[in-house]
Amino acid sequence: MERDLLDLPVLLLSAARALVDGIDAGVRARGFDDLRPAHGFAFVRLAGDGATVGQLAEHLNVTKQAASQMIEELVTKGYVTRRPHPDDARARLVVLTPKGWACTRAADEAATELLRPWAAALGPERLAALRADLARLGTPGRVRPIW
Amino acid sequence: MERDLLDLPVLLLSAARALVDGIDAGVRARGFDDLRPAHGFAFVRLAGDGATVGQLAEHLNVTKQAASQMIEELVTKGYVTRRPHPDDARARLVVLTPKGWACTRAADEAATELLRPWAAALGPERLAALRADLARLGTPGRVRPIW
DNA sequence: AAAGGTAGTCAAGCTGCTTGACGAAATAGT
DNA sequence: ACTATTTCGTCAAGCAGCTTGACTACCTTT
Repeated sequence: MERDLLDLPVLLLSAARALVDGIDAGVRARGFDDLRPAHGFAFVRLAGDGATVGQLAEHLNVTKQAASQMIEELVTKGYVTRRPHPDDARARLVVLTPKGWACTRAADEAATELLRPWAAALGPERLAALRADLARLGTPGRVRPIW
Repeated sequence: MERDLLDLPVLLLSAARALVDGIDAGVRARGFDDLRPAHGFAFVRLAGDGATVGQLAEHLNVTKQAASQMIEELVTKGYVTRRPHPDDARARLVVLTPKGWACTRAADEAATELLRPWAAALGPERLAALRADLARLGTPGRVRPIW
């Protein structure tokens, strides 16, 4: 059991990759073919009540400039809008447009479609155990690119 | 159970990220501080009997030029060597140097150190179940960056 | 009112990847 | 055996996504 621990990284990373690739493919298949997986991580943060550039930068673990640049791209493509921040005239609140929300729903559908058969094969108990075990290893919340 | 499927990507990616970051930190702590996680994925392929540039490129899902470039960097830093290929005078077999093997062992140690308490907390049965469940989702073998 | 800190953008540069083109060697066709 | 085609690896140039540095506008503290 000690030596075999080394196959776990491979299994985990393969599973993560399958997920990212599958969701990306599903999103593209639904017509949103001008986005990359990295954009999905931004959407996760924006999908609540929106976020400022700085908040998004922290979430993605990049500089404000990089985040600002990605937002500019998403604005151009029609997925998000910059609105004045209610409490701070310096800041700008970045929120999803209807198109942005549609894309988010598409990603959710793709993910569900991908995971449903898998979850069904596992069954509720193992699924619950898996959730607990994974949560013990990572620290959910900040979902962003790995390297 | 249907709606909750959407937290699984977050859990999986968080766990994967924790692993990659942890191993990277462990490798650096052991003195190999001039490598990035991406290099680790190359090492995985080279650690067998070595590989050609083309094989590594396919493993990493990049062009031959990009793989060749990374190899050049690893050669300069002393982790790998280019040897003539036994069966094909065009090809060159890239293999790990003693330093490369030492780094590989360091990565294994870091991974084991990271996973041991986690595995102990889970216990053998849940660990086995986790392995099986993860293997069902991804397709192990080609471990490479996700996006 | 003045001083310092913070939000966001503009500009320039770097790194890791890409596409394109090439010589050397293996393989296939005749 | 000889030519034609494919494959291995590299050189060269270009591009995309990030970085650091500098700056303005605005908030906060005293």
